[in-house]
Amino acid sequence: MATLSGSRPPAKTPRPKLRPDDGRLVRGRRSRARIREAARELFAERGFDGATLRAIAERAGMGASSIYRHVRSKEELLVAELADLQEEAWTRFRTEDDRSAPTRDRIQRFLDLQHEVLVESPDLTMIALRATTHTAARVARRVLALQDRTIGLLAEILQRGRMSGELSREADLLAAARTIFHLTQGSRTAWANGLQSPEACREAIDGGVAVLFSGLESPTAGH
Amino acid sequence: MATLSGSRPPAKTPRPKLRPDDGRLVRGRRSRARIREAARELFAERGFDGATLRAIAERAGMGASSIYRHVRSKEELLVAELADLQEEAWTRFRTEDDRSAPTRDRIQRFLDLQHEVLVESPDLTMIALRATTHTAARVARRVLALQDRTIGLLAEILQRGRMSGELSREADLLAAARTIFHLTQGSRTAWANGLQSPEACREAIDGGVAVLFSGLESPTAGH
DNA sequence: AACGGTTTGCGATCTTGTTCGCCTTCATGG
DNA sequence: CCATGAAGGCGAACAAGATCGCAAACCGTT
Repeated sequence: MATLSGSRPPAKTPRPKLRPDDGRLVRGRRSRARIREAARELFAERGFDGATLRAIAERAGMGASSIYRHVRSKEELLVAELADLQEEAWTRFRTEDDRSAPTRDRIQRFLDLQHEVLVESPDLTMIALRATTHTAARVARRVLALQDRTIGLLAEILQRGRMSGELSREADLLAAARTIFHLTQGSRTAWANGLQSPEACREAIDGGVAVLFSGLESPTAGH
Repeated sequence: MATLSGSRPPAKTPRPKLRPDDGRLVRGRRSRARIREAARELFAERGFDGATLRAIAERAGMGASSIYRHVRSKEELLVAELADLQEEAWTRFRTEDDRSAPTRDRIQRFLDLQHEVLVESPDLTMIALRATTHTAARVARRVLALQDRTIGLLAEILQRGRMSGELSREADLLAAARTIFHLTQGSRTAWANGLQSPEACREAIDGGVAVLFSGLESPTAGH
């Protein structure tokens, strides 16, 4: 269920025996929850850039600087959000996925779910993308990890298609998965900038996937 | 040669006859040039985020606020930079392009040039990408326009490939061009975050393009 | 030469994410 | 039962992009 900040494995380096949660940290956990709730609400109401940290803090019932006891940056709040949504989309896909269906359909379904989830808040996609442009930041790595996970799932689907003989044996499936993912990401950018309706965005993605499946080269041209 | 801010066509709407450049604006033009030079230098020295507006202003010999007489945001300075580089890459391509060469090679060459130009400053790609996440900003539109231009050029190349019979007649070439472009953009993000060498990035792009050309579907499977 | 309008420049100020130093709370251990 | 030390909180302050109102420079016109 992906905890907020870095998870805390019991041992890693000669850590001097981290004190177990003795109940004193309950207050802190509650604060974190309040912060996340306030952030989610305000992001929805005013968008990421419109949601001031001071406003979030106020709604969470604390001073602005206190937030930084629980979160290392404003973006981290949103990335936590995104991670949750992704998780939701993935589990939904896994539960209703028919592994024997045609690969094309499975990919389609995966992208549909992804789209459905992300289309509700342009901010999420956009700010996550923005986060990857702060090359020094921790959040950038986190977002890229999420992307890799998505790409991995796509590759998995394609892999099965190869095994069933639907897909060519020579094709580089990882490259294909990456291509599909980046295509979705890029198409959504145009949509989030108000240049496209969500449907047009979806169609752009589908178009790209279609070409990728059937290939550009003329079947007659003998390579 | 793409002027800095919005170009000034002599007439567009019932503009009350904009006074012609009477030489009074020379000072301004010189200032603009100084700003752009200072910005270019400082971006190269310290990167986009490291280059303070106040520092740029100082090097350009003026106060920080004065910059905003010539530029509407810091990002605009960088986008101007990017536009110039793109223009350079494109003209270089056009001059040395052999329109009768195999489509695959022409695409390859185009991407090579693009890569060569962009690989020198990770900042350019990154900040341009970041700009597209500020959905209200003018620069976002500008960057998206540049992207469209690139996609258009790719589509043009593909178009010729179809006419010569190399490429399938049914394939959606615009979708393909978009896919290629977004693939490059996405791959470069990983590189700019230090997760990949420039070569690995280039290979990732090539891999994606290869799959796109040959297609995923097994040739035996009869659609 | 005086006027009017426009471009350019400047310092003060605002905004907002983030850091800093200090204080309070509180379970633990001597 | 008090010292310890970590977790949480706070207001002040900082950094940097951006805005504002006012002043100077400048040009064509009267």
